[in-house]
Amino acid sequence: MVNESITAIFLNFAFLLELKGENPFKIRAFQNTARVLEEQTAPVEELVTSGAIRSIPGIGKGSQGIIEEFVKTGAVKEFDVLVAEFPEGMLDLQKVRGLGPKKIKALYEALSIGSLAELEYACGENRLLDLKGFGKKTQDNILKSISELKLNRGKLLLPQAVYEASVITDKLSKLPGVRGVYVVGELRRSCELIASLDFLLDMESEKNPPLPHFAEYTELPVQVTFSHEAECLGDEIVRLTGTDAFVAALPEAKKSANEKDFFEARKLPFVFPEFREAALPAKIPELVEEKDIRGVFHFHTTASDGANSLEEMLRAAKRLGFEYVGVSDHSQTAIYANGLKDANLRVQRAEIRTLQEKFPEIKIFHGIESDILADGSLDYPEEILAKFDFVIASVHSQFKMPREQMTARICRALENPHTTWLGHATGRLLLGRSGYELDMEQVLKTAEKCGKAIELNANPHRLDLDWRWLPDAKRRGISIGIFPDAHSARGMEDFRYGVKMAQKGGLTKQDVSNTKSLKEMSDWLQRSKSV
DNA sequence: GCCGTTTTCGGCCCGACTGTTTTCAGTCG
Repeated sequence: MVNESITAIFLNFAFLLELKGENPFKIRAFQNTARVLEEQTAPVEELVTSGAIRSIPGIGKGSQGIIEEFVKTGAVKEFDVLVAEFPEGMLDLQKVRGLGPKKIKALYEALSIGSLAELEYACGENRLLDLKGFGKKTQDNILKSISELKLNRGKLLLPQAVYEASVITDKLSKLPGVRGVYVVGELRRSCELIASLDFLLDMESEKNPPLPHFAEYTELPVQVTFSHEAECLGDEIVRLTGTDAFVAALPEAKKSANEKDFFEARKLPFVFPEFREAALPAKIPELVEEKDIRGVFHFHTTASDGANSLEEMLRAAKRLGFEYVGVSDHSQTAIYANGLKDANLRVQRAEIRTLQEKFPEIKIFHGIESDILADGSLDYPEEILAKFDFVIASVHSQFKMPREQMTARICRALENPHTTWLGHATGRLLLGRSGYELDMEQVLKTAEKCGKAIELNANPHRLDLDWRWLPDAKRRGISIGIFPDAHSARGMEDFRYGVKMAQKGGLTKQDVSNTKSLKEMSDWLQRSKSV
């Protein structure tokens, strides 16, 4: 997480320099440094101590100094001085959709707006209307975005919450008299957004130690419960893990010292915390697990907008024990992501042939993440589409279509015989933007009718399809692909978040496309192409 | 600030979309 902290410093540094009207190329250099740091698989401490930091393209002397200072002292003086020149809430303004540095600069200089609250107030007073470059629509959009931000205030994405909880767990476990620390609540259930961190402490005696000052480690509220009776620890863990609906529907039984006994006492199999969002169904499904995943299909390489080469991605896949992978870079219309033209595809195909010999233990499928164009067609002519082993069809542009039009667009893509999976079905970015307007039921119906599969995008920013739709998809027999949408070797591991969501949605191994054996997968891809 | 050289200075990234405009600036992916 130190990587994330230093990345954020460079981005904010660039932002504040832009507000000051500094050299745009210096600004871009800092943004570039942030991007490069984001792509590093190794922790920055390691890069600094090993000296590797000196040979990373894009990171020069200046950035190096800043990074080293941060690793050594945990802060960057020059940055802190810069931050102090602006109102405290200045950085928050970046979160408002439609506001970039230029507009924020205008708001700050003309109206002294330096926080979300001030911005909201100024909108309420119609004070933005007179500003050059602003109008009624901009003001309305700002207000809308601020109200969304308020809704999400104080929530964290799953990975960051996991990290902060691990730091706190470490602190708690060192307190006197603590026998064990248990993470409970929504984090234990792996909810996609976390609003509070909950812990249960197993204590040796009745005496409770003073708790650490949590604000140092997290901005989330922290709830700590002490348990003094070891013989009913299992009951406590289950109760605090929740949900209330799940717990309330369980039969009564004798007290249990651990969770395993708790379920045994009720003649139940162990229920994954992820699957405790509601009362247990009569028939408890055997949920899919990480070890069932035999390969992944959605990831990008340096050929489009990925940070690592195909070879590096394959090495990551090998480390994860995958039997097959499907590379899917962006298609030609995705200019911003350096989408692949026909000539690039041929190069990639040749590269795959070479690498396949080098990595005989992993079967490489060649596919594409094809943009779904505005009219619902895919991004290549028929003869090119026919060459892919698989196609993930995703919407990447024109998010603001009316609901009916967007639904028709996506359904048309599902009806295309070349489509294998529908990618990130709603386009949402958690804590960022809500998905496009869509009739999901109609989309699922169409997928069922056309025998198409749907992706559960496991990138923790997306987790899309939302797990709440999974039972419906399962009922319709729609195969779900749990894919990382990785843009770096490190990102390959994100498939794990997808597995957690699949568990929340009650999916079994059979419901998930990429639990198939290599043989089954090859056959299935062949068959699905001929539908 | 970074890079790369025809090595110490000059160049550094694209296109669609939106909402403002009346010809374009800013944002975003």
